[in-house]
Amino acid sequence: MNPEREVTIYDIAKSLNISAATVSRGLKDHPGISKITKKKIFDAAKEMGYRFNSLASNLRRQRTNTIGVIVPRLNSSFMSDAIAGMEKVANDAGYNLIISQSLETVKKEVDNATTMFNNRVDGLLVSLAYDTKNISHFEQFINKGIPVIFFDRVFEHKKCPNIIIDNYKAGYEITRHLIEQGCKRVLHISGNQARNVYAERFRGYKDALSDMGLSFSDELLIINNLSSQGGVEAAVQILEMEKRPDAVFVANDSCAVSCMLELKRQGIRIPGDIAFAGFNNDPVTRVVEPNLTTINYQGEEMGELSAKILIAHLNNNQDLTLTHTLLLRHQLVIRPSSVKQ
Amino acid sequence: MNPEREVTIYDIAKSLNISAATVSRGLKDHPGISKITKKKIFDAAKEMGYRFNSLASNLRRQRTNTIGVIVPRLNSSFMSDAIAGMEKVANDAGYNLIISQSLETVKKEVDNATTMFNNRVDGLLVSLAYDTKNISHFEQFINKGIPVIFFDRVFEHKKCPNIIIDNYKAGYEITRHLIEQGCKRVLHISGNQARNVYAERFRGYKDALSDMGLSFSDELLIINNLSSQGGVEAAVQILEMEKRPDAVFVANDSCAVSCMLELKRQGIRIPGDIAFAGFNNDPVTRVVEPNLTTINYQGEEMGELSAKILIAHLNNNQDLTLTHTLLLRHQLVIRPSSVKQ
DNA sequence: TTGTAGGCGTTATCAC
DNA sequence: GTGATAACGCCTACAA
Repeated sequence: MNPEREVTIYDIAKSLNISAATVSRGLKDHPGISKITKKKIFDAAKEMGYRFNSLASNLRRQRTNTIGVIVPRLNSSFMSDAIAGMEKVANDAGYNLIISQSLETVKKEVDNATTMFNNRVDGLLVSLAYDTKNISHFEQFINKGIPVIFFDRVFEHKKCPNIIIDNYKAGYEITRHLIEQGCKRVLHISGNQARNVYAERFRGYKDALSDMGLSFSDELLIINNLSSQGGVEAAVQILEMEKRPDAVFVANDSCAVSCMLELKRQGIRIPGDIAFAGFNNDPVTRVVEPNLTTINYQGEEMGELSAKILIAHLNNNQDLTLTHTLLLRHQLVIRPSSVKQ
Repeated sequence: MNPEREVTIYDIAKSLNISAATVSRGLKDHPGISKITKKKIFDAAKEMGYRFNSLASNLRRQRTNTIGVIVPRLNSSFMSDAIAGMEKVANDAGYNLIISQSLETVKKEVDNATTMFNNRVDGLLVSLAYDTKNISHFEQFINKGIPVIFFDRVFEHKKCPNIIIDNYKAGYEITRHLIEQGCKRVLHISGNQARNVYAERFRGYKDALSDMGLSFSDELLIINNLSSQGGVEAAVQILEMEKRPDAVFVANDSCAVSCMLELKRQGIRIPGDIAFAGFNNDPVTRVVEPNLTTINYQGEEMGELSAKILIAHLNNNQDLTLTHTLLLRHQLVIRPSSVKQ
C-alpha cells in the first residue's frame, strides 16, 4: 500500500460498503440520494482525508470551469482594475481565472492562446497586444465553439462580442471641451492606429476640430507608445515646434502626466500656455498639479461585465452573437484646476 | 461517429499504423523515436487537427504545471507589479498562474485555498489578507508536500519561506530621516498590527524615535485600514489634535497622499508645518506636490523572485526550508521637495 | 434509491 | 525503436 496514494471515492465506497457512483452523487448533493447516506459519505470523506480531484472531474466532464485571460500587461491601473472585476465575478460563479500577459507582443499572445487552448479553458477574455494585426490565433477557439470576448482593445469579428466604451464620442467630447475653453491649436498624442481605442479617440478628436471650425494638420498628431517615456519625448517635440499648440489631448493619462510635467519643468504654464487632457481617469490625474481633465471609465466595471457575459453564455449557452458590441458608459471628468482662466 | 469528438493520439496512431505510445513519445520529442516517425506524427497531428489534452496529461502525471496565487487585492500598484513579475517568470518556465483575491477577508482566503487545493496546483504564492490570524487553511498543502511561499504579508512557519523586505529597517530609516530634518513630533499611521509589514514598520519607527532621543506616546499612533479614505479621516484627527505633529510617517503611499492633500487643503503647509513620508514608492509619490519621500521596493522584483524560488523547488525538489526568510533590498527615496527648508 | 460498467486522453512500465 | 496494457479518479447512461 502506497502511503502517498490519494483517497478516492472508491476508498470511501469500500469503507461504507456502497458503490463509488453513490459516493460521487452524494458528494455532489445529488437529489436522489438519501440524507442518511449523504451524511455517512461526507463524514467518511472528511475522516479519510478525501480531496476532490478537479482534474479527473474536468477530464471526464470535458469542462474546466476555468476562464482564460490574456491582456497586454497586468500592471496598469486600468488593467488591474479590470482583472480585479473579472476575478470577483468569476470567483462568485465558481470559475477560476488563468491569467497571462502578452507584454504587448503578438508572439506571446499567440503562445498564450495556445496554452489556454490546450488547457481547455471554457472561454477567453482578451484585450489585444499593441501590434496584433489579425486574430487567426483565436480562430481555433471559435471553431470549437469556445467563446472569445474582447474588451477594451478589441477586434471586429462577428462571433466575438466587443466590450468597450465609445472611444469616438469620448475623444470628441474631451476635444470639444478644450476648444470651448478657447484653445485654437489642439495637438493630439495617440498610439498605434491599428488599435480601435486609439483610432477612435483620434477620429473623435478630428471630428470635434472640424465641427468647431478648426482645421487639422499632420503636425498636430504625435504617435508614440503612450508610455511615460513617450510623454517626455513628446514634450521635447512640442517645445521644438515653431507654432506650439495651446492644448494637448493625450490618449492616455500616464503619458499625459509625464508630458505635462516635463513641459512644466521647462517653464511652460499649464493650463495657461498649454491646456492638457488625458484619458482613463488614472489615480494620478487627481494628484498631479494642475489636476488632469480626463475620461473616466471604470476598469473594474468593464472587467465585471466581460466576465458576466462570458459566464452567462457558458451557463445557458446563450447566443453570443446577440450581444455584439457592448458600450459602457464613460464620463468626461473636468478638473477645475486644469481649465484655462 | 460523433463529429464533435476530439482527435486523440489513438486516432493519429491508427492513421499511421503505429501505437499510441509511440505517438505520445513522438509528440514529446522523446529521444528513442526515429526522426522519420516523429515527422510523420507531427504532420498527421497537424493535418488531423489534433490538440494536446493537458487535462488528461495532468491527471496521469499527477501534476498541473500550475501555480496558485492568492493576494488581498489585485488592483494595487504594488500587487499588480508583483503579479506581473510572477507571470513573466512562470510563463517562461512553462507554468500557468491561477489567480484569486481574498479581498482582505480570511473567509475568501480559505475558500480560495480550497479551490486551489482541489485544482491540484503544484505550489502556492500567498500574500495574506488583512485579518488572517492563523494559516491552518494552508496546512493541507504543507502536509501533502505542496510548497507554500508567503511574500510581503507573511506568516512565520518553518516549512514556508517568507519573501519580504526589512520592514523594520525601512521604518527606522524613514523615521530617522524625518527627525534629521529637525522634526520633533513624528506621528505614525499604520495598519493591523497582526500583519508583519505594519508591525515591523511601527517597531522601526519607535526605535528610531528613542534612538534619536524622542519619546513615543500613544497619541502619536493612528491605526486604520490605510485606504485613501482612511487618510482623509486621519487628516481630520490630526487637525483636531491639541499638539499637532510636525511630521507624519504613513505605512503606505496611497493613504499618505490623501492625508497630506487633505491637510494641504485645510491650509497646512507641507513640509513646512508638517513633513510627510510614505511607503511603497507608488507612482503618485512622484507626481503629488510636494513629492512624497517614501520607501522603494520593487513589487515586480518580489514577484519574480517568489516565482523563481517556487519553480526552482518544483523542478529539482529543493528543500524549501533552506531558504527561510529572504530579504529583498529596499531604498529610502528622498524627494527634495518633501524636505523641510 | 443505489449499482454496474465503460470511457475521458494521456503516460509509465514492461516487454520485445 | 516500438508496442501492449494498465492506471490516473471521476462521471453518467443504463439497469435494477
